Amino acid sequence: MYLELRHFRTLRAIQQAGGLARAAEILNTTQSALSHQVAGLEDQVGMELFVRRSKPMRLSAAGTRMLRVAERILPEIAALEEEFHNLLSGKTGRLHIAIQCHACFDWLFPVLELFRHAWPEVDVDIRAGLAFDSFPALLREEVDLVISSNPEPLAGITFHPLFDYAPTFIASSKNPLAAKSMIEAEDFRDQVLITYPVGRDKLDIFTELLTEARVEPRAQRAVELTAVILMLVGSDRGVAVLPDWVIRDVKSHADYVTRPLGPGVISKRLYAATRDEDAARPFMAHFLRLGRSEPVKLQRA
Amino acid sequence: MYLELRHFRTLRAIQQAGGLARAAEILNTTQSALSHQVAGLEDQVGMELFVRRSKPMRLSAAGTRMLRVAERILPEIAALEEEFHNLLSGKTGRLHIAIQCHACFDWLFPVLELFRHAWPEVDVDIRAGLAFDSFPALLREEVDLVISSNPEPLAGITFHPLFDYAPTFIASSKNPLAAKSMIEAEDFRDQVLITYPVGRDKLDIFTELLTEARVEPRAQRAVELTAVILMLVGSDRGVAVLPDWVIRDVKSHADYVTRPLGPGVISKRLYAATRDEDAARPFMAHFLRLGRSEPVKLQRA
DNA sequence: GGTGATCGTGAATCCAATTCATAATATTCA
DNA sequence: TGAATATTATGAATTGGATTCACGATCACC
Repeated sequence: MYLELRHFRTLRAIQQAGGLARAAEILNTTQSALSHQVAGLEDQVGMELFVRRSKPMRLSAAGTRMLRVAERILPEIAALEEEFHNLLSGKTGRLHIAIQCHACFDWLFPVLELFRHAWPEVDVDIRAGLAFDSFPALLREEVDLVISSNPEPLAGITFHPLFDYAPTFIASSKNPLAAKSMIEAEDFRDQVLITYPVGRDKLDIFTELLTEARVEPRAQRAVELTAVILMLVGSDRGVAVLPDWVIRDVKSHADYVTRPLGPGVISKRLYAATRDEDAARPFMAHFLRLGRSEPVKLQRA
Repeated sequence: MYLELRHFRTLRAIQQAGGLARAAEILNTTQSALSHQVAGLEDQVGMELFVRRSKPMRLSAAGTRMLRVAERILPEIAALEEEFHNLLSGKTGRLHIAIQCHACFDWLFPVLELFRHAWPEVDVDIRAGLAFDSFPALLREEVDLVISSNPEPLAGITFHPLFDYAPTFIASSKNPLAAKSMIEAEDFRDQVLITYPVGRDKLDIFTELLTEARVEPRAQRAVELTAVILMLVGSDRGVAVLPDWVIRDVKSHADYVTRPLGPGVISKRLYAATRDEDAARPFMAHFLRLGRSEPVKLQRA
């Protein structure tokens, strides 16, 4: 039995129009076509779907059942088409974000909060997929945007600069390093370094300082949550390097000291990576705009 | 945008199989066909439904949405096909009953109660459609069975005898007619006759007695419910003629008298009318069997 | 019992989907 | 890296099912 949407559409049209001829007009076809089609359909299912004893033909019991299905299914199709139209016109879409930098939650949430209101139809999600390779996932459309501070020249991917930040050293005020006004690579040699559980190539402290200087900290400890890192640092179980926007919350706290890294001004730039073709989509452009301006505002607040 | 079920099936198959070639096997077609089909579909919707950067092609965001619809719709289609199979094999069906005789509720309910258990998949309903013409409705498949005591030779309709009953006179024991042992047509001339609100051609008392004798009762009052008729009769507001199975309940009651009609034994036969082709269907045959045996048992009980 | 509306039929036609053969491209593994 | 394998794309030819056209049959309604 090979049912097709055509059959359901015809059924509904005949029901609505109350006859083949009028149904044919609705469907932009001929009465004969429908007659043939219905006959074929009835062959398929092996039953009469219509009663022909009275002249404007009416649905039979079986036909009524099929109509019921038609009236459940066809609106779904219509909704899907509507959705596609919206996708094309840019009203709706999907914004699944992968963040390489764990701490980005801090500014991403407020940004998404704003975004949601402007684009309620867009399906927003954050995938903290630190485990998987973000850029291939981006190309495969598993995600639609990657927050990263390590732009790589990749075909099909565009990197949009968001804002700059300074990876900043933070330690307990009891830590000996609190005495220094600037922290250098060598200072980490006898420290326990607390980081997010990601590869060293994605940790600022390594890419910007330690790797080049070939300095290995006494120990490295991987911790998921920013709040936990701060807690551990506060009780001098280790030191950490975090973006300045995270530091802001504890800067004035007596338990902590924060120090710039050096020598030289170390500054990093955060990027949002999208597929080339997506960058122009209205909601995406809007998100990028928010991603540039809002975090800066937050920083000042 | 002209979506067809084919497209949804293809989408699902590709997703399940994880590739065109394997999907083609599932669908009993060729890889090329699917490639063309997908290309055509993407033209239709104006978007890529798949991402081809990696080789086993994956669904895009839009494709995922369409798949979601596919997975809601296709099971519905499958269920419908299943339902049709059951209809064909006779496991399921519809039994919408129209009753011309109002009093039939009395025996019909117990019968339907039994029937329900044997055929839980059959959609049972009673349409007390005294208003509409039952036999045309039967032919139009608005109902599937008509309970009637007036068989007419109609093309396409078969009348199955159920059981015999005697239209019986009932009156208050205070009524003068209580003195008579048999009630004749002339006796109604100065009586108020209480009947169901249907045409005289469907009322036994007229078809069997009064019409032929050209006797008009003093007045006729139409009442819907059997219980109300009995109540009115009990307080001598009128007399009635009801099937014996209704009478049974009040026969031994002191307020009422019941008398046979005459002269001669007046007996009627109740029929179940079905469309010719339906009579052979298993559940219908079962219902007819129950309709013949059960009321007789009830009568004796 | 005409008259108009409605549905069915069969042959011809058309179009869209499939097939076949092959190219293009990606993936894997030595 | 290069050969082998797997996967998708393409284009022309073919097929087959759906539609059209023209007509006949039937029903409904004055």
